[in-house]
Amino acid sequence: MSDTPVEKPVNFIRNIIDADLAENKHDSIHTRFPPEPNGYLHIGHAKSICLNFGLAQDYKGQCNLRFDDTNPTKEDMEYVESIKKDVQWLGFDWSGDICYSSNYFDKFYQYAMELIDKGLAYVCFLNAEETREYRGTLKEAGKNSPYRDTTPEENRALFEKMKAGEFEEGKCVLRAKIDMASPVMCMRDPALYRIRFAHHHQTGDAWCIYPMYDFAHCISDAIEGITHSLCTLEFQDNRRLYDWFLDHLEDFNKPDRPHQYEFSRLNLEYTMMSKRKLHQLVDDKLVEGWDDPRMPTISGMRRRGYSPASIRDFAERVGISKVDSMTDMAILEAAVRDDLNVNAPRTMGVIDPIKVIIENYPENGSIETIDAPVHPQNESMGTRQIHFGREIYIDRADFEEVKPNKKFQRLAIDKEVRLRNAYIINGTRCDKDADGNITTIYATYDPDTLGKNPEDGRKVKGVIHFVEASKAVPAEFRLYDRLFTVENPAKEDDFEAVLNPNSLEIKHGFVEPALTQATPEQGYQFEREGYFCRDNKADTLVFNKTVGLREVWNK
RNA sequence: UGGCCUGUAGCCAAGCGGUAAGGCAGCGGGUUUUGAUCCCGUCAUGCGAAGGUUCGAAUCCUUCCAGGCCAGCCA
Repeated sequence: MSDTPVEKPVNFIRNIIDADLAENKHDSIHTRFPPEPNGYLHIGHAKSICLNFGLAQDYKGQCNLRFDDTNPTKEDMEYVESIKKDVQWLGFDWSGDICYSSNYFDKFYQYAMELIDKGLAYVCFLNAEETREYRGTLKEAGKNSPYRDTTPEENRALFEKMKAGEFEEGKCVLRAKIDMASPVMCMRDPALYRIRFAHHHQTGDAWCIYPMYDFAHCISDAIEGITHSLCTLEFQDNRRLYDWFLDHLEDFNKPDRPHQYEFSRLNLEYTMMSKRKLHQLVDDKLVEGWDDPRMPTISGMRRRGYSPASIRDFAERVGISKVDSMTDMAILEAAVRDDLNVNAPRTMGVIDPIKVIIENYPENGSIETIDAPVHPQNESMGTRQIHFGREIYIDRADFEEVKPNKKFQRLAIDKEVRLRNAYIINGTRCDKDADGNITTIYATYDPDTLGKNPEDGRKVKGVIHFVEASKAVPAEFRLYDRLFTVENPAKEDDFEAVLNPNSLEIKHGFVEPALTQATPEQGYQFEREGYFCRDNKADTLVFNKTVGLREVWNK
């Protein structure tokens, strides 16, 4: 091992941090991951988690986990628990205690008062529709609210009444007084506070006014001493407001205050990252739940068999930039395969079984035990015991009655094949049912080919996997395909119409006996089939297919 | 002539005036008891387009084209 740290790929945010540190703008960096607890985290959040926590690690700084909980009508404790679990599972730890924007509700209120006193905020009684009309359009300036010139004294009293619950929901809002003609829409006197008589998962019924994102976020960052506030591209306009609030609040208008930088969110082919739409899939029961292995959620990917390391590696491979991009699924799959290829124990599972009777094997019911490597490229992983006998199962796809072409490397009548970790067999004949489906295959084996090639020098090209019949353990296999049939389902008017009807295929087959001990999240390679892990919910033996092996030969 | 942002290979992405990194995918070959892995080789006379500045431009300037985001009392 060398002690030079692994070089992380450069990106524009690292360049900014390097420059800030070089100028002594900050002594060290402090980032934050600020999810709203209104749904489960997905692979797009994982990108942000890896960025924020990863930066803190690499620069020996800090990273907070902060729940951005300013809208009690959409949030729930179920989500805060799942988010904590997912962040830890990904391998990250937050600095200090978990933060909540709601921790700062008192302070937000005081800062709102400061703006009111400075004549920079006012209570507006325009209703939602009127507010929209007054806002103008992208090309036309808005017009001032009739409540815009209320005195600070009156606004102070009005805002106190709002807090005291003396106005009904929707009656009024607190607004910043900025510029109704600004070309940046969010600067046209944005709302700071709205009235919501809603129970909050952290503050209970203490408040009936709740701050808006733009007001709360920058102040939360400033309070926590965040240096680099990283968010996605759609917040680029909001940066104007972010800076405006910090400019006008005495506590924060200082050189070392936080700055917001935006990077592009992750888009992955054949799936989507919209929390609202993922919510809909769950609510409409089109998937099993947030942790359905077909979902791009962290909990779904965990159940599917993705390791934390593979997700971190994926985040590193796609990088950070400001380009609105669509990432190829192959990059994700390559990341898991690279991890599992090194770390997954090898085993054999027959997904679509068909029985093979070895005609020249003793009929006395004896079976033999063979030591097979757990990993052919890594002896230190040891060996496991497999079995061989007169009756075995192979996969239906590994037999053709008549060898179809020269390239065919599997079993056929009068064609030899190597049984992985065991003997060479030769197909002799097969039984069929009335419909012509093959029911049993008969073969002979060469007893002198265990662990070695035939002495007579003949070459046997193909290798197929098998499980000895009497020791085989029944198992269910769940094979997954992309959730959607189109590259960018989020663009569809009705994304549910474009769901892949074949995204889940269930098969019943057999595995090696040792797999009854398999635990969820331990990835296995079923040789020649792909990577699987035991399902973390099923009571019986169920294996979820994480990803297949690369297959270049039939493309 | 509303504002902001972005265009480098099929996909992701470095590059910041000195002559196009890397990964994924692809292609060709070698090893192999997984059609896997591994190994070797190959893959942009070109950086959205056109002009210009310069000894020299993906990098600077001008114009144009394409795409994304913004009109929640959501985040």
